Amino acid sequence: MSEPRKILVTSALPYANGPIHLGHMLEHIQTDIWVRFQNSMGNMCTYVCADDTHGTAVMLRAEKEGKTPEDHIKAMQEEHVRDFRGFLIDHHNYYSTHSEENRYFAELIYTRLKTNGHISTRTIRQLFDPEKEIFLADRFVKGTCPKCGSEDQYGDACEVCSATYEPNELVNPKSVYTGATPVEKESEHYFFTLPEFQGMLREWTRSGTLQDSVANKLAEWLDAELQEWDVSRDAPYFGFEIPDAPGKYFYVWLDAPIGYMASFKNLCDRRDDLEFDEYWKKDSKAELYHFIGKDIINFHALFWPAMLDSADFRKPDGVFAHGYITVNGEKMSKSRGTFIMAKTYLEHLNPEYLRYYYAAKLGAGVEDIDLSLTDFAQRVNSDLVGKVINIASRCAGFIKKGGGSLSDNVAEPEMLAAFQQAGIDIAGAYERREFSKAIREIMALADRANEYIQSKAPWVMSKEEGREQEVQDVCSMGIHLFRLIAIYLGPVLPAMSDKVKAFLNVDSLNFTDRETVLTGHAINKFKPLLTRIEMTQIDDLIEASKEDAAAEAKPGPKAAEKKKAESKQDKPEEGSQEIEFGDFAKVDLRVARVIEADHVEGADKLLKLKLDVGNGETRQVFSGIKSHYQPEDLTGKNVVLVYNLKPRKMRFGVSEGMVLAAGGGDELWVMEADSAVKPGTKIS
RNA sequence: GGCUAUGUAGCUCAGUUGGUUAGAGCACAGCAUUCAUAAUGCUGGAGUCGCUGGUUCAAGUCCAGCCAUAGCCA
Repeated sequence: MSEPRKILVTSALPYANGPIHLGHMLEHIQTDIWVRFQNSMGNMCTYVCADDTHGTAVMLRAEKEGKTPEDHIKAMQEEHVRDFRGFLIDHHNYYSTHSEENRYFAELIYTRLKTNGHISTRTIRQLFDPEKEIFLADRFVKGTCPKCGSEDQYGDACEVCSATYEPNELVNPKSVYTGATPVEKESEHYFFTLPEFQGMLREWTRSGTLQDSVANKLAEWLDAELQEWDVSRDAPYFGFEIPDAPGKYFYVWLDAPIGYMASFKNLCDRRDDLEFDEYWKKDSKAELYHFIGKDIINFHALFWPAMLDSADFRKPDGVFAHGYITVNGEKMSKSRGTFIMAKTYLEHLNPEYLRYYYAAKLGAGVEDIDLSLTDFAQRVNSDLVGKVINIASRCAGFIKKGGGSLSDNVAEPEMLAAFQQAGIDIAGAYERREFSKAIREIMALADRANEYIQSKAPWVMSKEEGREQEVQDVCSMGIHLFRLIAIYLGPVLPAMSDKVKAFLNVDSLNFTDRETVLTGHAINKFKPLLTRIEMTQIDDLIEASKEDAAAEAKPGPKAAEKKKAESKQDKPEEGSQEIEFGDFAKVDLRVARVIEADHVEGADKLLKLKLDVGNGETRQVFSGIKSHYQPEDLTGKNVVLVYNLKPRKMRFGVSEGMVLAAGGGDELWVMEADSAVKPGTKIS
């Protein structure tokens, strides 16, 4: 056997601003399976992670909760650790970016960058909240889009027309903290001179470190011009102050990946068999891999290797991006109850179900993974309970009757050899992170094992005199096959693996054990290894998730500086929050009569309506109902208009109000008022 | 708008460098079996491989355009 590989693996650091949900779990389950597989193969694979604790969002969250940031991140970390443990994620260390080790490495790396001339400074003008005395990141300013006139848009891009711009270009900008009108203020910022690494990055991104599609994607930037990266933020900021730069702090994304080093260093200090330099020095022979979500590729495949390069550390051998989780084919949604927290899941279902299902669907690519809940239940039940566990379950009784020990004979040596041989392909699939392929092959083995037992029908033989040994041989063979399948599933199902060890009376079920055969070996009584999923459990989980979402009061601005890390999946979707009567009373609803309705040139979804709103006044309203209504269907109808909605400039003209409709998606009905009602009548 | 992906049976997905009648699991139907957590085995129906063109003796696979979906644009 070749020399064991020394491998260091990380999952992206969860942000200390919210709970772990099933999206996070995809990444940690993927990483954990890979790490367990490596160790099962006899390699020395270390897995570290940490909470990402810095930044404005954490600072404000703590402030809102009336805590210090330190107290807040400590509580968060405890929660995160508990959730990961619940899902059997075996981080060898789970640390924090708010640690002395991380401060040390952040300062060290920064100092080296600076010494190498890779830090430049220049003064930038930025919006500033004069009430709260804080600089405003793009997402903390809202106003009217300068391109299309849409209201209430973030400072970096318009969600309506997709224009991108600078926050100071917004019309009528407001701070999301205080509502104050921001002022422009100058500040000196520190920049990392990324363009100097263009050549290195071009080569590095194409050297097998990244998935092809990711490398293609990055080529967009690398073939164009890279920009310098702003790595400083002004006080007040929760983070590390930049050496020799009072009032300036490292941007959270500078010290976040350094957290991988800090966590590993912290572990090395407690372990005799791990040495930091062996893994991080420039010419390290150890392997380093980062598992991340596809949303944070830039940070890990551009900024991070460039920083490491300048600071004279080794670069990663691989950055592996995965896609997002959808539930029942759609984005996780709070109101639908599919925004599922790790904690809530664990209160209803066994973590290994999810580990198995994710594994069964994960490939090496960046495609999104759909958690289809009915498929989930069916697949887990039929694969794990119906096929795999059934093999042991149907053989164990006969073995017990025969004395409790496996036969000295191997009934089907060729079949056994084929099962052992299959381990090579399966290992290859795990290694390449093609877990779904590994699972397919394992399930094919389980099918073959069941076919074998079926064809031999030991229950028939057991009724015939003198065939006792044959029964033992066949059922022992079944157990041998089961054991191999359990070995192959071990990285995915560690808790079940432990139960199988107890059943088979063995100490280990590693890939390296697959050549041995338990002939003549005494085994223990079979106990159920896993129970089936009931659909009611899933229904309960969805219900509980809806309650979670409702309980989570969401006043105040959504802290969003870490939007890249938290991204869409964390975006609150309004459920049905209670409102005061006063809130409702603000909406002026009136009956309006459609005078004209027309198609809009160039618009896929819109119809242009001319409405009589009483007192001789008419309004022009654009309504996204083209897919369900023809203009002639609407003319002459009385509809419900939001009379006091702010006019909104759209590409095709100004829309002065909004027509109410029920439904959405496949079904949509415009709300109509009785034809007897006069246009302009108020609705209350 | 530009870019990166995805689109194959009711559902979830495989389909290697283009090569015979396009596969699996689940679900469904029938039969067998009853050792097993009603698990298992056998048989079967089911697909215009998003659409339209093109290259080729041959296209799910290559090329172009279009449509839909998702994401990215620091």
